[in-house]
Amino acid sequence: MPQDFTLVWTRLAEQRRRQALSVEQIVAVAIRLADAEGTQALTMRRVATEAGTGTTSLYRYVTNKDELLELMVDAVQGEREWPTPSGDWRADLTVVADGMRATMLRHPWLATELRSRPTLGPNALRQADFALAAAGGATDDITLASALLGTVANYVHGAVLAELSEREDVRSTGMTQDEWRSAVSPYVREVIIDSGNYPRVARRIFEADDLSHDQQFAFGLECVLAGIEKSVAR
Amino acid sequence: MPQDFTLVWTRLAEQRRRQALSVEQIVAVAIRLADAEGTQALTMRRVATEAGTGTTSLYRYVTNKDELLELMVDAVQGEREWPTPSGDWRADLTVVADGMRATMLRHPWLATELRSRPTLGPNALRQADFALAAAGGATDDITLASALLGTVANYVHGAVLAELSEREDVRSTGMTQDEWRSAVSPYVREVIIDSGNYPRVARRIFEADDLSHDQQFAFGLECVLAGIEKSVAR
DNA sequence: TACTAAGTGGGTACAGTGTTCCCAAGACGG
DNA sequence: CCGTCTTGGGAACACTGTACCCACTTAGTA
Repeated sequence: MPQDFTLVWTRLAEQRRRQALSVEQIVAVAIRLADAEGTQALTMRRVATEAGTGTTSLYRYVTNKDELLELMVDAVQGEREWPTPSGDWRADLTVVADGMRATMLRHPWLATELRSRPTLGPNALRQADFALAAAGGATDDITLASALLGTVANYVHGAVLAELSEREDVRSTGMTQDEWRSAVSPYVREVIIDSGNYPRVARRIFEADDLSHDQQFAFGLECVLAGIEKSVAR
Repeated sequence: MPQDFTLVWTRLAEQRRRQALSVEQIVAVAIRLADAEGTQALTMRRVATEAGTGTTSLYRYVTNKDELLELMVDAVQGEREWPTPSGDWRADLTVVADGMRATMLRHPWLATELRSRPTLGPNALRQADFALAAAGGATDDITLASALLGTVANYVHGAVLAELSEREDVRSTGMTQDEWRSAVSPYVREVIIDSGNYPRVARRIFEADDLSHDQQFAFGLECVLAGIEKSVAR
């Protein structure tokens, strides 16, 4: 356990002698780069080049690549303005969920970079505060409120991850979903359909309609909220 | 769009001339390594050493590290035996959810490695078939069944990710959750509590009880299932 | 049985990665 | 105006995935 443990956020407040750059600039550059070209393009060298500085100079502003990512995560969560809670907890939690999803979709690297230990940055805290306010509309029991908020957050996280990794697959394989399906269809026909080993998978492939991601997300969120309503009404 | 596109699973069936190793052995070694030392220790060189072979020899069995991961994902999903669906869809979906969670907890790298395009390996297909059977107990509409299954899967994925990344944080920082809390408590006191900017976060920190991961997971799953029940009963 | 072709194991090498170590140059307090 | 501290940033290191190549073993054929 390191004794010289200092949080990023305290160090941010300290002002420094001179600055050719600022942490904010670096973070902004990194976000722009990751948005445009994905996580794999986010190297310290690329960030430095994009920021017009030397690679190792970045380490004057940021101790780690991990720390840079932590700053990026918080910065991005500050893009959204949260309204004052309406008091209708279902509507408020929907705002939270939609907002989280929108942010993660806008910054495709965010979902995979989210860690559990709550980011203690100002923006993440503001979001957490609004989310807790929304959940607080459903119950006064703060333990229950934070449990049900966790449920919503977990669902949103999982749903967005599924949505994003489909996108990511399209990018990495260079095939759209339909192209991929037709490419694997001979294998699918032989192994899944003709073998008869996976009857419901087969039926699913043939008969199920594809919901759009919006529909799938809304359906799942509706389930979660309905379940919460029931567990709160007790 | 590559024309020479061949699935891993077809290539696996082809038998080869001689084999000092087998794909199965390599995959098993890789899984053991990743389980024990985490994703960051999973390098081709380590796998090769552990398997007692040269690094580049692995590429005779596996075209990519990504492909190795895909094989690992499927292999791990074959550890669990699925029962025959009981017909009680709530119980069956609970079995699915608990099983997915248990597998992901046993292999901490799995959750972050899951991709959306369904793994077409035999084990993943068997799991999907059971899961669809479970969901099919709730409704005959296959589109609805697969939507609600997706909701469960998304929730489970998100919940386990939260659970795992907490563990991962403990490993990477070398501090337990409690140690970390007391380490950041001065900052928390100043920025969150005393500033008064985040009243519900403050209240949460002081008053909320910590649910165990089992409790949190069960609570969330209960919400999801209750919501599904309502959306199906319509 | 001898020869050829193909497939296998694996060393070397390369382009990149995050990060540490240094040093020169500039900014600040006295 | 000087000495000290802080910056910017180049060189270098340990490490990654993997393409290329070569010697060698095997399988099939003459």
